[in-house]
Amino acid sequence: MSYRFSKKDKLKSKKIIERLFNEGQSITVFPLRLIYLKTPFDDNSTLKTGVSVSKRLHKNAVSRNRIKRLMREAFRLNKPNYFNNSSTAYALMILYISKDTITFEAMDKTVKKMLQKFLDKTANK
RNA sequence: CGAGUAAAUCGCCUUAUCGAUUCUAAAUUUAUUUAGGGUAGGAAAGUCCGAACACCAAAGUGCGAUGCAGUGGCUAACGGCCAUCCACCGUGAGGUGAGGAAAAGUGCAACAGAAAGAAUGUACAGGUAAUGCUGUAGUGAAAUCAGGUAAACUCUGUGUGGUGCAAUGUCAUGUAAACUAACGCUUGAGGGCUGCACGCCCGAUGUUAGAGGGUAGACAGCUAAAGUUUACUGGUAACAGUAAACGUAGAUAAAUGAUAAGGACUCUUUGUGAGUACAGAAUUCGGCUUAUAGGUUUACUCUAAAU
RNA sequence: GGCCCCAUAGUUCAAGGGAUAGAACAAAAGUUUCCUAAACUUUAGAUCCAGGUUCGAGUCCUGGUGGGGCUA
Repeated sequence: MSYRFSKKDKLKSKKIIERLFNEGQSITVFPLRLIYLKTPFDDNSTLKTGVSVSKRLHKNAVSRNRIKRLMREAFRLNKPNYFNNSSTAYALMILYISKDTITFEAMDKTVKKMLQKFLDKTANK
């Protein structure tokens, strides 16, 4: 798995997203929350990820966009270290649940922490 | 020099590394790789007007509803823009103005006041044959005059059919031309998303309702456009015409980014400091309105001083 | 994205352009009670914001802010 994060690595299907929110499990590492669900995909990819920021917490489109970009970037740079040899398919959704803005440094740290927690939890099963 | 007025314009830059999206070309493979190019604004915002475009089988008439309002022009169109008259504000450069009609009709005017459109009255003065006949005072935002008020109804002129790209068309997936009820088959059930009426059109493998099944995806629409810049000509101007050059985002849980270094500018408690506005395309244009750190340019006005 | 609607005390609602914006519940203080509740008396509290029209705007007009609904 590489540092790339292209169209097919993004979570797009409305159907899966709906199932994800209804049935998925979550891990919270403030100010992020990860929702995940074990599910197969039609195109045989093992991981699809989406990011989201609530319009209620961030009314301004510029700051909303910025947070989403930071989340995507941090996930992109860290994902090879955690998902390199995973065989089961997961759908992930990362939510930002704080009202404040954030720097890339803090985002990077939080994403690392969150993914480690995710690995621990899923490996135990 | 200082204080202003009007208009125009910019609104962080460079390099490196790692990415996103899209177009073109080539290669293999039929979804990837390689190379090259494009990739946020002046408001992309609010959705307040006007259009293009699409559908409503035709898109028609009347009533209703509603927008606009000195005069003339510009424009595809407009509630926009330009010019100009008038009124008000400012010493001035300039600014602001929903600025048609009260002699068609209906309504409204708290408190005060004799009296608010019905009629008449206090004090003083003047005047008459006589009388609120006249003036002043007094009340009030407004006081007798063809009164005021139309961002009250209304009238006049003029414009508007409705719905909006989640429009609309094609394909894929899935099944069910199934089931129940009502109505109806040319003597017409019902429908055509419109406030109402008329007219018109569709209509039998029919329509409506109930209960239920499937999809929530792809492609087209989608970006070359009433286009931008420069020069010349016409016009006071908005703008129009001609010529040349340019070829200018197209995503869909939604790309246009992240990090590092250097520079620029501003503030400053002078330090290896802090900060760099408002803000993110969603069918596309023309406007309006609102938000906006700071900088630059042009024209003009006023005050003081000097000449 | 598009199309609509609403905004008045802490809450739910009133108010033909005209006095000091009204009512109920809630709140606070007091009376009563050994204390609480109930009851009674009293008090405080609001027109989302900024302009305009008007002699005078909660009401009419314009712009903004916030909240809600519909739409394959």
